[in-house]
Order: sequence, then structure tokens, then C-alpha cells
Amino acid sequence: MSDTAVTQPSSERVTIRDVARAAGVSVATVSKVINGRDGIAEATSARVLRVVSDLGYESSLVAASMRHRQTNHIGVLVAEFEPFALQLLRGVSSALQDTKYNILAYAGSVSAGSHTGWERRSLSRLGGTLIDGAIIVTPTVAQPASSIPTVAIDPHTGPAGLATVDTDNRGGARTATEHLIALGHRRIAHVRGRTDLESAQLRERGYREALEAAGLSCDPALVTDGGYRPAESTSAAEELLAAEQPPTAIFAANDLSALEVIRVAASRGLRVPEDLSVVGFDDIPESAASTPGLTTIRQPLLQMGAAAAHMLLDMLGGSEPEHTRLPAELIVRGSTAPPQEDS
Amino acid sequence: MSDTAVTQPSSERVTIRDVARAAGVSVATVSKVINGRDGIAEATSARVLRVVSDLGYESSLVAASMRHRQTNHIGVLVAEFEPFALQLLRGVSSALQDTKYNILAYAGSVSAGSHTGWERRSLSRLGGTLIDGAIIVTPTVAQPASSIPTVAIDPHTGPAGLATVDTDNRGGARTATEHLIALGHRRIAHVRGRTDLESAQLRERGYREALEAAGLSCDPALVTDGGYRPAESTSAAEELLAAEQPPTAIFAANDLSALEVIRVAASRGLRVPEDLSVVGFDDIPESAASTPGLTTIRQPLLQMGAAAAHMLLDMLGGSEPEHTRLPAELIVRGSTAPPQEDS
DNA sequence: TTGAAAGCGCTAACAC
DNA sequence: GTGTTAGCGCTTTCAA
Repeated sequence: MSDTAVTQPSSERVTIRDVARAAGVSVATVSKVINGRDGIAEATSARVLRVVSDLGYESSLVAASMRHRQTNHIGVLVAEFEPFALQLLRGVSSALQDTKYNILAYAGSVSAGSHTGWERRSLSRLGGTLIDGAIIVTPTVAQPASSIPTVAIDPHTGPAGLATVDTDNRGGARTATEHLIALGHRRIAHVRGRTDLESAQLRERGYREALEAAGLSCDPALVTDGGYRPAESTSAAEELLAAEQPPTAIFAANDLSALEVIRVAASRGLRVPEDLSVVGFDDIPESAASTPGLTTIRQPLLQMGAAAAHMLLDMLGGSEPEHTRLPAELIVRGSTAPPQEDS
Repeated sequence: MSDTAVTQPSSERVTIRDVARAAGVSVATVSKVINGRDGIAEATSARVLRVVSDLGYESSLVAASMRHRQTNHIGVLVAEFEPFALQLLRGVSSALQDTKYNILAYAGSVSAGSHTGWERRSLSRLGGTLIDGAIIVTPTVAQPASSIPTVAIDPHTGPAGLATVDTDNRGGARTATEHLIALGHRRIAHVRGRTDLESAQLRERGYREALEAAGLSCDPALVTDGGYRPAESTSAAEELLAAEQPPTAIFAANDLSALEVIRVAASRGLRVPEDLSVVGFDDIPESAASTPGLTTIRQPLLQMGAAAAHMLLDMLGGSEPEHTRLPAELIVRGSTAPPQEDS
């Protein structure tokens, strides 16, 4: 057995103690030099710095953050690294580019047992130590005030105590549905989002309002659950398209679902937009890249991320939590068209 | 002044001590219960668990990882959260979906003084404590073996000691250039990538080889530096297009640069592809979404991320470092066409 | 079955 | 100027 054992790479982690020993000073002195505290002889400082660079020493973020109350790190907490969250992350990142803050993006739900409440768990695990502030993306529960400044993007509840950034979900959904109605569609289905999120509820509401305003009734069989995720949208789409009276158009609660709807439609021999019109929500980069291009409601994701970052920076500076709502905009591409005459 | 002071949210971080006190046991006992160690009375365990959930306690990742040698966290270290890295992250994330590992994505260079060597710094700061293994994206220096298993995507050096995942950069670049040549272009420029990366060097090499194989000379004025970044590509593109004899086609070392070339061309009144053909490299989602669609060399980014994740998992299980090279593929879209006759 | 004590790597008072 | 000491929140011997 011993022959399969791989010897450890010789380079064990260099700690502050190694530096102290090599420089012939105490650990505390090394710490002071590293952190630029004054009251250190020029010569000592130089010597220590040399050893540091010789040994390639870097202080452990973990250890340092246990003592410090400041880490200069901001956490971006997501349920999953999917395109929506990733675009937000880009926005956050660019906004934080020339600040003193580093970004730690964290997907904490992966292996956790229960899915809901992941943001509270992640926040507890990282907050107060590793990160100075947090941006949480689509938290599932109304977040009780945490010990560190936090802003939520697309939160569970509407703007309440927590600082939030979101878009006009209801208006956007109305616009999407109205677009379909204007095209002449009458049987318009909806693939719902994650029903625990307010954004999904508002989008459904916008959908219903638009139908109602147009004097169309809302067939309950035309609303299914996609959970904002491709995997869950597959059956939602199949159910809709297999119905006796299938819809001529589908408004999906987000782009990932809409793209999946298109995939399912294609696999059933349906052409988009000739046989079925599809509208999404978000405008992730993938949507413009699909064939046909996806008609969707654009959320300014980069801006939203940046707005959240700036808000957090303000809060770190002592400001009160705020709420920012950005507009949503209809982007018409190739996935929508008037219905065929037989409908 | 005191009236501007915001009172801290009452919810201070709940520590293991709070739990211990509330449950009337020692800190050690709480720790054992939480970690499922045995040798704890059924009743005690239940009581502690109840307190834990009442108080909403979550152990601090930071503190726990200082004692544990296992954190079940994998670090994805990037220089910046841009589309290329983000797609890889998606791939890593999906591959790690049903494992016990959580993902910590880290952009460590943001505020660091010197740009190069960020991956070594980040690795030192996180490794050995916060994360069990790391995937580093486009490291700038040949990485000396670190204390934790590490795989590099698109490394500085070619496959050496370090585990690596990359694509056929040289072949892809040749293909890109050959595509342009086949279209009839003769003055073909190149916007280089980050010259400290092997991938950028290989792409330039592929470009030169293709020109040479076609019997075309390589005008040094036709090669400029874009550094893989939009900001740096602006002047590279301007320089090229302002030349007395501007090129009829440009092969940019990555999509971000290519997209910037298109933008600059448009701002100078040039039409793509009529007046200028542009080819990129990577195939990030944004490339298919641009107008016109960007002809590019596709790297299977999701697959690369997943491959890196699987390799790392193997290494965590004791395997030796390996090298995986994936193929690159030409994707023809609207940004390339035969040159106008006057060139 | 439980608790006391040591210590992970680091920083911050406080001595010397 | 520099070292000693205590302790951040947690896990882990080891003794009770």
C-alpha cells in the first residue's frame, strides 16, 4: 500500500512563525511589519520584508480575519453559478474594480440538505469574519438583519427592511404578455419561476393582469412551474405542449426556462416562432445567442450588480439601507410572431 | 455627531459559546454534536440541536477551517470576473453540483499592487485553510507546487508539473487565420492577447504559421497588443485601423478583444464584415449575441471547467496531476466575409 | 458521557 | 523597538 502513497509536496504552507524564525525576530514584529504598523526599526523592517519575499509568505486570510474586524472582502452569495447570477457578479466586480475590496463569490447551497435558507446559512458562516459586507442574490427568505451590511438583489420580499435592488418585475411581465397579445395570441401560457421568490409572483401577476386587461380569461391549465431552472422547466413545457389545446405562445418567467421551452418545442417538432411564440425574462447573454434569438424582458443585470455594490459601499460607510428599482425593457427578437391562422 | 451613529443591529453573531451556555453544556460538547461525533447522550444531543436551531447558529467557516484540515470547499481563483472565467466557473459549478464540495470563487487581484503573481498570493492566502483544492484560471507565472491540489486552466506554461486543462490554441489560431485567407484576405492583422500567457503566444504562433503556409509575409505593423481586455484593445484596434494601409481582416486573440475591435471599427464608420472582417477566440455567449455575430474559435468552456473540476476531485482522491487538452472549433458567423475588391 | 485545556495563524495590548 | 501575552471561534486530545 505504501507505494501508492504520494509524498506531500515539500512546500508546506509558510506561516508567520517561519518568517519570524528565519528573520530572527518575534512573530509580533513580523505582523507589525506586514501590516505597516509603525514603531519598527528601518533595518528590522527591511530584513523581515526580505525574508517574506524569499519565503514567498502570504498571510492567511482566514487567520487574519479572525482577529481583524476588517477584511476588505465583500461576499457575493448565490444559490448557484448560473448566467443570471454570473452577470450580476460581473456588474459587482466592475463596480468594485478600483476600491480596496476583493470579491468572494460563494455558492453555498450545493451540498446543503435543505435548499431554502441557504443565504442565511452562508451569511452566518462567512459574515462577521471573512467578509465585511454581502450581496445576496435571490434570497429565499425574508432575511433578518444580519450582523454585517447586506444588500439583496431580487429579494424574497419586496423592499422592506433589507437594502434591495430589483427591477420592475410586474411591469415587465405585463409588457411581455401584452406583446404576445398585440401579436394576436389568445392562448398564452406561463411557465412560472421559483414561487418562493417575490419576483416570480410579480411576474405571474403581471401576466394575469395583462390577460385580464385584454379581456382574456386565464386557463389554469396554462400555468405550470419551471422554478427558474432548465431541469424543472422541461416537464413544465412538455405538459403545456402536450395538452389537447396547446397554447400558441408561452411567457416563461426567465430566460433559462424560455430557452428550455424552445428546446422542448423543437424536440416535439414545433417551429419557433411559427408554431409557438416564446418570451423570456432577464436577457442573459445566451438569449441573444440562441436561434432564433429570444424575445425577452431585459433586466439591466450589470447595472443591477453595480448598483448593489455601490449601495453596499455606502452602507459600509455608514449609510442607511435603500431600495433601488431599475426599469425592465422589452427586447424583441425572433422567437415571437403572430399565431398561425388555425388557432 | 453621536446622532449619526447607527446602532448596531441587535443580532450579533451567534457563536458556539452562546449555544453552549443556552444548552447548559460545554463548548466541546456542542462541537461534538454539530460534527456528529459519537459518545454523546441522545438527550444531550437533542437538546443542543434544538438550541442550535432556535438560535439559528451556524459554525463559522473561518474558525472551523483553522482547526480542520478539511473544509469541503474548492476555490476557483480568477484574475477578474469576466465572461471567459465566468463560463468556466459555470462548468466547474455544474460538475461539483452533487458532490460534497462548495465553491468559493475568488478574484484576488483587484486591489493588489502588482498584477502578476496574483494566483500565488491568492493560493497562499486561501490554501491550507479555507479551501481543500484550487482551480486557477489563467495563472500568470509557472506555479510552484502548492500545498494543496491545484489545477490550472489555460496556464502560463504549457503542460508541465502542474495539472492543466487547455485547448489547442495554436491549431485554433491557425484555423482562424486560414479561414480569413480562404476568404481572400491578404492583409490580416492580429490583436495579441496577454503576452505573459502561453495561450496568447500560441495563438500568435498559429497566426504566423498560417500566414507563412499561405506564402504571406507578416507585416510587423499588423500585430498589436490587446492584452485580452477590451480597455487595452481599444488602442490596439485604433492603431491598426488608422494605418496608411489598414488590414482587411483582424484576428483578435480573444472574443472580448474582437468585440472591441468591432466597436472601434463601427465608431470609425467601417462596416463589419463589408469593410473589415473580424475573428475572435473563445466563443463566450456575448459573441453570438453581437451584431453581426462574431466568427470565432470555440473553446468548450463549460466542458473545460467541468474537466478541471473532475481532475481536481481525482487529485483530492490521491491521483496524480494530469493534462487535458480539448479541441478548438471554428464557428462561422457574420463578422467575416471576402474583402472588398479595392484591397 | 462530558468538560478542561491546548492550539490552528494571526493581531493587538501591554510590558520590557 | 521589540517581545510577551491573550484571545478570535472552533476542534480535539485527554482526563474526569
